[in-house]
Amino acid sequence: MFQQMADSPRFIDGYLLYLLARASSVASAEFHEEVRRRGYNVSNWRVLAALKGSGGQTVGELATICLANQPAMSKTVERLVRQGLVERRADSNDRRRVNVNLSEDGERAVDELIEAARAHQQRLVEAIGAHETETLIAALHRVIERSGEG
Amino acid sequence: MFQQMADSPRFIDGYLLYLLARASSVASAEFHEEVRRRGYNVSNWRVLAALKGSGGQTVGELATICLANQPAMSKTVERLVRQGLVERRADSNDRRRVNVNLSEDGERAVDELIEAARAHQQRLVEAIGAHETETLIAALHRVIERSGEG
DNA sequence: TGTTATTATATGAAAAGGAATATTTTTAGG
DNA sequence: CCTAAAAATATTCCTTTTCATATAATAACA
Repeated sequence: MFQQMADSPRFIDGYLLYLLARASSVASAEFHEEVRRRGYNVSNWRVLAALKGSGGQTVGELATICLANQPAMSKTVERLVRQGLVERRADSNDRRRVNVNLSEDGERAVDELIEAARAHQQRLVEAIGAHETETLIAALHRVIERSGEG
Repeated sequence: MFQQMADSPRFIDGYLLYLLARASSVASAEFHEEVRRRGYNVSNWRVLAALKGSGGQTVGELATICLANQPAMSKTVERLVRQGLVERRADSNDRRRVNVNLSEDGERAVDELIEAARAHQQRLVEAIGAHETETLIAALHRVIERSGEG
C-alpha cells in the first residue's frame, strides 16, 4: 500500500510514532466500528471500560486513563450520566473530587461491550500469534514506562 | 499508577487495544506538545509529514495515511491551503481526484518539524533501547499486516 | 452510447474536542 | 485562624470531527 519510490523514502515510513499510531488505529478500527454499531462512540466505550472492575474513578483519573483531557472528560461523563450509564457524586473526603461509577444499566452495557472486545481480541491474537503478541505487549509496556509517564 | 486490587483486575489492564492506544498516546504526547508550541495541530502535522517526499497525495490517500476520515481530511487540506502550506489541484487524468502537494512554505515548515521529530525519535529510541526498538517495530508491522489492512 | 453504478471529494448540521479560565475546595505558611 | 497557593472539576468560546448526503466524474454494461 502507498506506493513509493525506493530512492525517495517518505519520512513517515521510518517514523516510529507514526508506526505506533497506525498500528493502534488499524488494530482498533474493526472493533470501534462494532462499538458504533452498538450505539456508542469510542470515548463512551473507553470510560465504561475504564470503570469496569475499578470500584469507581474520579474525572481526572478517567481523563488520564482514557487518554483524554480533563474538560473533555467532564463532558463525556456528563453525557454518560444523562444516558443513565454512570453515576456521579462528590467524594465525601475531598469535595473537589467527583467519583464516577457504573450504573446498573452501565454495568449491563459494558458487560456486552467487553464480551465483544474479548472476542475481537481473541481473533486478533490468533492472527498475530500468541508468542508475537507477548513480545508486542512487553515492548509496549517498555514504551510506556520509558516515555516519561511511569 | 492507577492503583488496583489484585483480586479484581480491571478489564483494560489486559486489553491489547488499550495498551496499543496508550503506548501511542504516551509516546507521542511530548512531541505533539512541541508541534502545538510551534503553532500547528496534530492533524496539520500529519498531513505535512505525509506529503514530505511523497510527490503528492490525493485527499483520500491522505485520509487513509493520516488516520482520518475523508470529510475531515477535505477540511484539513482546505485549512492548509488557506495557510499557504499546501497546494491543491485536480488530477488531470481523473478529475474527481484532487492532488495535494507541499508549497514552498510548506516544505520549509515541514522540514523544521521533521527535524524536531527526528530529534525526539532519537531520544525515544535511546530510552527504549535500539534492540528493543527493532523488536517493537517488527511487532507493530505484524499487527498492521494482520489487522486486515495489508 | 445511454443509463446505472461506482468512486472521489465537498458540504452542512450536529457532536465532540481543545484552550483558556472560572469556581470550589483543600492545603500550606505565617 | 487567615490568607495565599494549589488542586479538581466545570464552563465558555472556538475549532475540529463526524455523520449523512450532495455533487461531480468515471466505469460498466446492456
